[in-house]
Amino acid sequence: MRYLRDEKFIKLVGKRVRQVRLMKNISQAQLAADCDVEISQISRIERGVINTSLSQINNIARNLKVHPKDLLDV
Amino acid sequence: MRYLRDEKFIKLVGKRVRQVRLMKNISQAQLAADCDVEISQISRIERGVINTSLSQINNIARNLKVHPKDLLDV
DNA sequence: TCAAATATAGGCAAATTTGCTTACAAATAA
DNA sequence: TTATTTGTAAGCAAATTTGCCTATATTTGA
Repeated sequence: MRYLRDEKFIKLVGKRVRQVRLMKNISQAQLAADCDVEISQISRIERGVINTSLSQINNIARNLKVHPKDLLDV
Repeated sequence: MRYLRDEKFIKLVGKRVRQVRLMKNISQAQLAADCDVEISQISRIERGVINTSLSQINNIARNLKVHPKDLLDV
């Protein structure tokens, strides 16, 4: 199968998530708790090792108190 | 497992994708061809039945000639 | 009306994400 | 230095997405 994975893009989004999180002075652990997801998942997303979903982006955005589109502003 | 799926959000994004596609006067078949994905996949995304990935959103955005964040402008 | 174009639906296998866990590395603070 | 916090890494099972396919419904145009 030819699964679509845009390495460049998912890495950019990961960096953007991290950037916003740090701007808000929140640890990965805190964000993970707020989002009710595993910290390892936050880590994977920020490092761009996974091609995460719309729902995860929305979940993270909500808990970072930004609009989901702001996390795609890369 | 407690897989995160935000029905409301993915349906909104689906509607937004459709809206942009129709604004550009493109059929699902055309968009699918441009994106090199299955038409059934475009259909599933627009109807909000799947919680698609960042890469898919970027792929679709690129081929609709909009910024990926515009597809999350819901 | 009829044909053609467009969109929806669903099944199956393969690939991936996610939750859960444990372990370790790296940075920070005392 | 030592302890604490923070972040990275990896493996496994379950759930989901995706590609591929076929079939059907719905809309549009002649």
